[in-house]
Amino acid sequence: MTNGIVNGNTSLETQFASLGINGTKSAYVPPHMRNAQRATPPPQQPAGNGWNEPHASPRSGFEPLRSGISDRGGGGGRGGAFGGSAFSPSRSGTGASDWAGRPSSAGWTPRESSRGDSQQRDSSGFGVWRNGVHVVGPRNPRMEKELFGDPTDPSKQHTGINFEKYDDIPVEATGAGVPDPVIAFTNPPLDPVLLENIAFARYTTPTPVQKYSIPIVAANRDLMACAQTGSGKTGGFLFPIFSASFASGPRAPPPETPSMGYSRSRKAYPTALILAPTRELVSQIHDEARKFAYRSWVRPAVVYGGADINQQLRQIERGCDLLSATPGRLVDLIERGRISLANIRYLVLDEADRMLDMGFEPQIRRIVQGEDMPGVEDRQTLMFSATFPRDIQMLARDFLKDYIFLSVGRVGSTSENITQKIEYVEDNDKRSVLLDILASDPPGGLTLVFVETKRMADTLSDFLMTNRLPATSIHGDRTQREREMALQTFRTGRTPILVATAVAARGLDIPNVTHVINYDLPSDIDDYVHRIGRTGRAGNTGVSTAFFNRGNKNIVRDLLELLREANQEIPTWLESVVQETTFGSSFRGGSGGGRGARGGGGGSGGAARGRGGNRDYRQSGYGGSSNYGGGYARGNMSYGSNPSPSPSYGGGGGYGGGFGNNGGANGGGSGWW
DNA sequence: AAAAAAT
Repeated sequence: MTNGIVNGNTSLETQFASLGINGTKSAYVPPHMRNAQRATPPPQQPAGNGWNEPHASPRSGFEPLRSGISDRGGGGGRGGAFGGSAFSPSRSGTGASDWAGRPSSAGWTPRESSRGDSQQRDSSGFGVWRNGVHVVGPRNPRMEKELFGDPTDPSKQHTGINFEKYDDIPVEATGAGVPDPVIAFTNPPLDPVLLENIAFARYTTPTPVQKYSIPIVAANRDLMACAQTGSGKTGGFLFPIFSASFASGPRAPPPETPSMGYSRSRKAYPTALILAPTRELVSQIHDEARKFAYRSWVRPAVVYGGADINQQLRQIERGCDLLSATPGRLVDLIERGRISLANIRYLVLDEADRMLDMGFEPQIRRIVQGEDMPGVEDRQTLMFSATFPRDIQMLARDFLKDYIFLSVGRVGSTSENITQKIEYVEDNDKRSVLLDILASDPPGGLTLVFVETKRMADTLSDFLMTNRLPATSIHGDRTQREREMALQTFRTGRTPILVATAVAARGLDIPNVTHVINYDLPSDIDDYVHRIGRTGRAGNTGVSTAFFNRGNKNIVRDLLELLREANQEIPTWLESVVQETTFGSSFRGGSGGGRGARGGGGGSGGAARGRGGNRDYRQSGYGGSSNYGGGYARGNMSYGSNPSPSPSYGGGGGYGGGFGNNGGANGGGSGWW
């Protein structure tokens, strides 16, 4: 209660408050569907339109939609799988009115002149790339309202961002030739169209990660960034990618696959690919992307499992330049021959550590290395990860070239934005303690309750509802629609209590979460960090409460370390548990070891906490035993002028060089050697 | 052990 609520309801403190899963979702009409009902004459593109023409034509503003119009126009439809990204065609046919209401737009010359047919479709809001020029679409008030919200709509406002705190977030950029950070959204280096969209979205000042990532990406450099979503990293990669795309247009498509002859390929050739671990996350990214693509030639698309694939196929056909995807569905679509990665110019791996935790590595490697994606030298790759454990370093080694390493201080825990409380609660007492806590929470905020199992999520939310508390739940066994609905009612405050499993632990940006309760503590400290990071976002403050009992010994050591690091109050009983654990039977490892078997054979391994976990391991000077040490020491990963590092992996060192300032050995369990 | 993710 100390600082749980900073600005009350008006404080939408997250950088990207719009999850897009909002009240408009079922009414959402995909951009390409709007006003697209009128048949339009075939494209008038001159034959010699250049390499970009085949790319641009299928979904440029005035072009006929190849498919999916009539069968989608019926209104209602399936209502989409979830989110604003679900493309549920709720508006039926005949959008003639839109054309009438279309504002005259400066700088836009409708193409009547070039097409000899005055029948236009309202393309306002969409631009095209034609003849090597970015033809920016006219403004579209209705679309603006949908994308950017009403200025009075609190769920889309970003005015509550606590910028003072933002400036306290430490950022460290290392590597060869780090460009100077920008201090504002300005024309060079950002494209003017993007700047307008940023303004529409009411983002006024770049966050620390954006200040660095914008010039880094603009300088065509690869990037490895340790940052979390609340740091504004979505904009951190979307801004520079959009900006560059606006300026340079689509990439030259590959020569048509021989077997296809002249038949029109139904394959999409996205220019940018963003991979993220959960459906909600890609949806969230996509909804941001839609904002910044406004009026441009870039058509964002999104694919993920659990939703109707045919619908997604149709969406892709209408344009797929910047694709946000979960790995499984993307692989599926690649196998079906509907998506080619041959045109990829930008690759983003978001929440990379999480994706590896979830066992996506084979699919990711297949997507990046086993398909037709351009090689590391021929694309720009940006990796984002909250931590930088060894397996992520391996990925960075394979996917990135001479990258710049960006470490953004944790917005939450270590910057003391979150008041962390640990309470000793036996399992049997958890329910009643929870009720007490909920009763004493100040109204107006959102409370996120984490449990370990899907079943517990159901049980607990039922229990809360039985006690007349407005709760709902989200977990992987619920249908996509239910997940969606749960998030929506939570966000809007209709059910200000959300019981969640790990599905909601990372990345999701839900504004105004004032309290995170770890009803069940995770066994991995990284999960803990991510969970509490759902509050205190974007520089604001939040409260976290964890129920601890003897079943949570496995995390106690890391937890204590984290609390110390974050200058949190540490209950004395917790210290004694640590003593017990360290010198008791479960003691393992020598010098300060006892990190335990947590690292296991694979998984997140020791995503080191604090300083250790997000350092540029290429740097010498973090001490011989510094993070992840030599395990796969990368010989001379080029600082200075060596442009082509010749890494020598596997050499020397050895894993277990300690985890950052944990100072201890990895202890058992890594099974590395 | 559990969770997430393609069907």
